Amino acid sequence: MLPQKKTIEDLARELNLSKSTVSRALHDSYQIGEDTKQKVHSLADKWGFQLNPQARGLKTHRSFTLGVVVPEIAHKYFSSAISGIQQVVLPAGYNVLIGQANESAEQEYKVVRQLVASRVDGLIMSLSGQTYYHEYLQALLKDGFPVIMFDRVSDEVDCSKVIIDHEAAAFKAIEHLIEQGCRRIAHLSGPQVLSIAQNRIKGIKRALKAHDLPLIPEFLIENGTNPEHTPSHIEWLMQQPNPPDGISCFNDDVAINALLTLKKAGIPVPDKVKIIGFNNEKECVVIEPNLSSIEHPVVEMGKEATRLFLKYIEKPNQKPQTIVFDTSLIVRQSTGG
Amino acid sequence: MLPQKKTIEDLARELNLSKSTVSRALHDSYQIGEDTKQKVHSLADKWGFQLNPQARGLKTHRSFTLGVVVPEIAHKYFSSAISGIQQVVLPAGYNVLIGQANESAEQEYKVVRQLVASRVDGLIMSLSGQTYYHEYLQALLKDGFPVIMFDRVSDEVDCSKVIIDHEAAAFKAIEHLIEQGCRRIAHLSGPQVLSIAQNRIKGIKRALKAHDLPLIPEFLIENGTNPEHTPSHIEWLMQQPNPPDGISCFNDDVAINALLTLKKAGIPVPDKVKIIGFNNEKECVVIEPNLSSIEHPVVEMGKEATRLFLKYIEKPNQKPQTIVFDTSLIVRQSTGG
DNA sequence: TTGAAAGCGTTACCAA
DNA sequence: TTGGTAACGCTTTCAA
Repeated sequence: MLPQKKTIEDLARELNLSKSTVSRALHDSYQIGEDTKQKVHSLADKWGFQLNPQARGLKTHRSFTLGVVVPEIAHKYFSSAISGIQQVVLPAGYNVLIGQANESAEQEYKVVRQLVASRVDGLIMSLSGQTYYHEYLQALLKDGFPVIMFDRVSDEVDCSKVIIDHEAAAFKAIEHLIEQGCRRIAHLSGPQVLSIAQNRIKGIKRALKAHDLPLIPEFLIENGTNPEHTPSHIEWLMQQPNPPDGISCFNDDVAINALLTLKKAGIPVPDKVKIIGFNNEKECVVIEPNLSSIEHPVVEMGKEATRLFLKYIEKPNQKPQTIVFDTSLIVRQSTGG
Repeated sequence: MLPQKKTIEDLARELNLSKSTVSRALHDSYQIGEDTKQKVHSLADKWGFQLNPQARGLKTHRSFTLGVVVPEIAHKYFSSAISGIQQVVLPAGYNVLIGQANESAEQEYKVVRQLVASRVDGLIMSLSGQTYYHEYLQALLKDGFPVIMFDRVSDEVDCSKVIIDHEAAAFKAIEHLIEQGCRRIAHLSGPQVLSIAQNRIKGIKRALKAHDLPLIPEFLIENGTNPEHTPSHIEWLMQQPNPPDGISCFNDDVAINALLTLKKAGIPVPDKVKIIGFNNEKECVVIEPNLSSIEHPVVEMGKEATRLFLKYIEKPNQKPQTIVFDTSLIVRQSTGG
C-alpha cells in the first residue's frame, strides 16, 4: 500500500527484461508477446505495482487529472455534479482537482490559472454569477485545451456545453400553474446576467402567451434571489389590490423562503396562492405543504460533461457541441397536486 | 495563461544564468545574491512562469497535493468540510484530490490506494460507517505517511485527529430534553463501529444518570440511521405501552424523518414527544415544528485538520495529537423551545 | 519481439 | 555566489 517504491526498472530486473519491454507490456502494446505480457502483469499485480504518474506526466505532457470549477463546493447542486463527474472519470484513470470560485469572477480566474498551472488535462466548469470576463477561457480553447461548461454557461465562449433547456423548464412550470387555475402569476427571477435567468423568462412569457394570459410587469421581480429580500417581495406582492394566485421561484431556496413567509402571514398555500420552485432539492419534501419543483438531472449532466471531456481527449479537434437535458415537473402540494 | 511552455532553462538562457541558479533563486535560496533573485523573479513574473509540478514532484518525491476522503461528497456536511480544507491548503500551495467512499469499507480502501498511487502528500479522512479493516492505514502511518482523521475517526488508528466531543454533545442534548420535561428518552443511534456513536451513547448514559433517570434498554436503537427503517422504529416506539416522551436522533436527517413519521401518525411534537437532531442542517428551520439540533463547527474542523497536515509536512515525526471541538445546542420548537 | 538510450523539467550534489 | 551534471521514473525512437 505504501507510496510505491518499486519502479519499472525493478520489474525489468526481476524478470530479466528491459525497461522498455516492461513499459510496453504494462500498456498492452501489440508489439509484445502474450507470454511476456502475462509475466509482467502477474508480477506487477503481485507487487501491487503502479506507474509513477509524475514521471509519466513529465514524459507525456499529461497529468491524467481533470480540473472542475464550481461556484461553491458546499452546495448540494454542485457537489452532486462533482459526484457525477467522478463516477465517470475515475474509472477512466483520471483524478479530479476541484476549485471553487465563490461566485466571484476574479476568484474564478485565479482558480483556473492555478488548475492550469497544475497541469490538469482539461476543465469542466460551471460559471459564477457575476462573471463577464472570459477571454482567458477563449485563449485556452484556442490553444487546444479542453474546456467544457455545464449548467451555468456563457454564450460568449465557444466550447462544448451541457445545459438544461431552461426555457422549456420554465414553460412547464408556468403551464402547470395555469392548469392548476392560476391566472395572475408572479416570478421571483434570478440574476439577469445569467443566461439561464433570461431563458427562464422567455419560457414564462411563451407559456403565458400560449394560454392567452398577460404578463403583469410588476409581478416580474428581477434579481429576486437574495434571501433577505424575499419576505418583503412576497409581502409586497400579496398586498396588491389584485395579488398573484401563483408564484414561480428561481430555485427551491427562494420558494421555501416564500412559502415560510406566506405561512407566517396566514395566507394558505395552495388554496390562495400556489408556489413552484426549481431544482427539486431535499427540502421540498420537508416543508409543508410539500413544494412542487422542476427537477434537474445534475448528476447526469456531470457525467455527460465528463464524457465530452474524455471524447475530446481521445481525439482533439472536435467541433464544440451542446448537449441539452430535459427537466421534469414534480407536482406536490404547493401547487395543489 | 496557457499550460506553461517555458522552462527553467528558458529563464536561465534569457538571463545568462545556469539552471541551478535560476532554480535556487526561484526558491529564494540563501545562497543567491539579492540582485540575481530580483532579476529572476521579475522575468518569471513577466512570463507568468510556474514550475512544472510533475518534474518537481518526480525529483522531490512530493506532489503538493493533499488527498481528502469522505463518505459522500454530495452531502452538505462533508462538502463544507472540504471547503474548509481548501481554504487553508490552497494558500499553502497545495491542491486537493477528493475521493468518496460511499460509506463502504472496500471503496474506502480502493480510494485510499488510488490517492496514494497518485502520490498525494498526505490524507485527511472521515471514515465510512461500516469500516472495520484499518490495518492499511496503520501501515501508511508507520511509513511516515501523514494521515489525519476528522469527525468520524477510529480508535484503532493511532494518528492525529480532529473531533467533536460527542459525549459532551449528547450530554447536552439529553440534558436539554430532560430539562424540557422528558423522562422516557429514546435514541436512534448510529453505526456502533463508529466511535462517535459509542461516545454519544456514553454521553446519553451520563446525562440520564446525572438526573437519576433510567436508561430504557429497548429504547436504545442501534444502527438506527437507515432512512427506510426510521418510520418503523418510530412506530414501534410509540406503540409501546409506555412510549417515549423524548427522542434524540443520530443526525438531522433521521430526526426529520422521525418528525415526519410522527406528524403522519398524528402524534403532536413537542407536546407528546420531543425531538432533537445533530448537525444543525438547513432543513431544521424548514420543517415544522423547527428542529432543535446540535451544531458542529465542520468548516473549522476541516481547517484545523489541514493545519495539522501542514504542520506534519513541515516537521514529520510529530506525536499524533487530538483536537477536540465543542458543539452548541440550538433550541427550537421540536423540543418546546 | 525485444533492448539501448535519449529526454521530459526539476533539484541537489560537487566544484569552482 | 554561481555553474555543471547526474538523477528522479517513465515513454519512445531507433536499432537489432
